[in-house]
Amino acid sequence: MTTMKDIATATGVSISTVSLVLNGRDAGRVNRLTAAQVRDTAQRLGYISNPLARSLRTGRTRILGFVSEHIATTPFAGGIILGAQEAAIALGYMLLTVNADNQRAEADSIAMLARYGVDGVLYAKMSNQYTDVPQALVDYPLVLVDATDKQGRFSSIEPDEFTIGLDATARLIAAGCRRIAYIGAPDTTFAQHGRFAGYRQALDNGNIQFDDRLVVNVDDDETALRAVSDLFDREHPDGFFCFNDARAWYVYECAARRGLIIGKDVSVIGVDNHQIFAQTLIPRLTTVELPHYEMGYWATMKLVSLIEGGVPDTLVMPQTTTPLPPLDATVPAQIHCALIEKASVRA
Amino acid sequence: MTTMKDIATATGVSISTVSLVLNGRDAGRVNRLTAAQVRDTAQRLGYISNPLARSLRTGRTRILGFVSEHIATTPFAGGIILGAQEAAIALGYMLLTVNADNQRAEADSIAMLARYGVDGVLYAKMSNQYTDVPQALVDYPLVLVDATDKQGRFSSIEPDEFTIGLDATARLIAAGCRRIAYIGAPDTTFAQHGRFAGYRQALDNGNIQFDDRLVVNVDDDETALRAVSDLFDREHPDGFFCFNDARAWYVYECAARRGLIIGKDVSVIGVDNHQIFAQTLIPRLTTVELPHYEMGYWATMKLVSLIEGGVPDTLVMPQTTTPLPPLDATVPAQIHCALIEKASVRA
DNA sequence: TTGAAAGCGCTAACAC
DNA sequence: GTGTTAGCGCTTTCAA
Repeated sequence: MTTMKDIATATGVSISTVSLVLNGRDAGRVNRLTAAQVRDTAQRLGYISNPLARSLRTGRTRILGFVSEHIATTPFAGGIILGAQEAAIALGYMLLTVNADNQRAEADSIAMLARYGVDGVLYAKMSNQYTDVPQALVDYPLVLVDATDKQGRFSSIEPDEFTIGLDATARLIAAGCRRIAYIGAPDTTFAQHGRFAGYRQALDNGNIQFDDRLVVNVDDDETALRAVSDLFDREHPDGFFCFNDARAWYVYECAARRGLIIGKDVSVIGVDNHQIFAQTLIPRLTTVELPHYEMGYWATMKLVSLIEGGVPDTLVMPQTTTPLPPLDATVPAQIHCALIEKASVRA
Repeated sequence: MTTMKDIATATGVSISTVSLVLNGRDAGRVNRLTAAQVRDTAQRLGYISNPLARSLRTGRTRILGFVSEHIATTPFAGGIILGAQEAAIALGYMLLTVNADNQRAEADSIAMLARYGVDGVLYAKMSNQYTDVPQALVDYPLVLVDATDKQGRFSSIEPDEFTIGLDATARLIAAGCRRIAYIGAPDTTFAQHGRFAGYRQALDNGNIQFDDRLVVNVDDDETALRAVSDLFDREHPDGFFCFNDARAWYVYECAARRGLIIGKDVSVIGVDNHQIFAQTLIPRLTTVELPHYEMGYWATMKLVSLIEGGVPDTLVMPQTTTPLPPLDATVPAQIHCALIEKASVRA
């Protein structure tokens, strides 16, 4: 393993000079030629810096903790991690992903982060909800991902639930639907409020009278299928906005049993919470993909800017979503979902 | 932050003594009383060891790299990570999960692992397949997860594909099925061979004549639905073994369109590769859950034993799978899938 | 049974 | 412009 010492002796300069050069702090302090030579031998010797040694000295580790329940058991957390990881790497940080499935795991994980001296923490939930940040984390720079701080102390990056409902419903209207059902979740579900409000707003915008007989808010269990089935036969909707993929599934099944083709006889838009539809290649459902990758990316940039006081503007979030295809009830598509940032009260 | 120095001064001993005690290397070298005092102050001062400093000194980091494509974009990788993480923590290691979605990401990730000086590497694939281990990794202690080393140089932990096919088919037979279809994948798919062989063996065992008209090996695209549909109408199978969840979906859809109830009119067992069925609460499919958690756990123990030369026997893999419920065509269930370990040739 | 001292690779204050 | 020096927190000889 090549160290700065090796480079120093090989080049015939001191270690400090090497350190200065290799950290890019040589502007006007080190001779241009010397600097070039140092960089040259570093290259030649295949030097890679030792972040442990640096951290020991500086007290900063350039490691970010990623704390998440269901980190691993649910698929969609993955997109967040991926985005966070890529942003972290782009900014010269590492991501230490730890599990917080339960109280004990969370405590263990947080202890681990403390041992490794992370510079900041991303705290992610498996779906947007009011969240209590563990006491052991409140002293770290911290950003919530897909969650809202109950006490408003920390910033968070979340999907724009209202816009999700608005866009999806508007799209159904634009596709010619007039009797649009809302298959929602219980009121205790955080995202339900925003999405439902968006749904109603879109109806208003489209001059369609809201009809509460077209709304069912179902739990994710056996009763759901019956409720959706009843709605089907009672109201004969021509379009469905589904709170998530599990609910879209019920619509899918009901339609199949009635010989109806989705995307032809009825239009269905579901929020693809678990990315199930994206993975099974069901070709007929229109889905709203939650911008997990972008959430992770943005949250990480936010966190690093908290830590360092600003990140370079040159770092823009890569576009991973495709532009909207033309509107047509028979054409499935993915809808890009917007993000919002809630600033922390104390920020 | 409390350091060993703090403890030393507070107790009135030297740092070396503190180090000895706190690392449990004080048997017969340090006075029992002194040792107790040291432990006491450590406790009182809330000492947590600094792994960075230790690593700098020892040259070993107790960090394991977890390299995976689709680390984040597919759900089922999650189970592996979770298992690996818990095993790692139990053994006093950290897991550094990095992404290898593409060549560039993989190269970057591996460079990252090198910088952080990982003690070993887990190399995981998104589904069992012949795999080339990147040249940059061959010098690390390394274990493959859900993958087979093309050159037989490394050990691997994989699902027992043959047993999956055998058990699932045997179960269908035990449930009374006689015309059992095999909805498989193209021959290029690694797991296809073992599962198909298991299917045939189970038929043999049950004295059922193999009939190749009951077999379709489909790609995961639009043609698949038609192929399954044809099979349905042509052969009228009473049972289905599906290579994975995507294929089970096609059967599910075909059945729905024919008014057939799964678990009543036809029996379907699918390998729940993407854990889709586990998550959508479809109540009627029997699934074979791939033991992702166990794979991750076992692979990590294997890796650590490679690094350290043996792990304590006391560390057993936690049981996460439920025992088999009684056989009955109308009762959905999960089947526990066995693991196998392929020893490396050079081991 | 204990302590002094060297050093892992690096940074940063300060001298020259 | 460049080098000297003192550590970051820890482990590990070696001497006492």
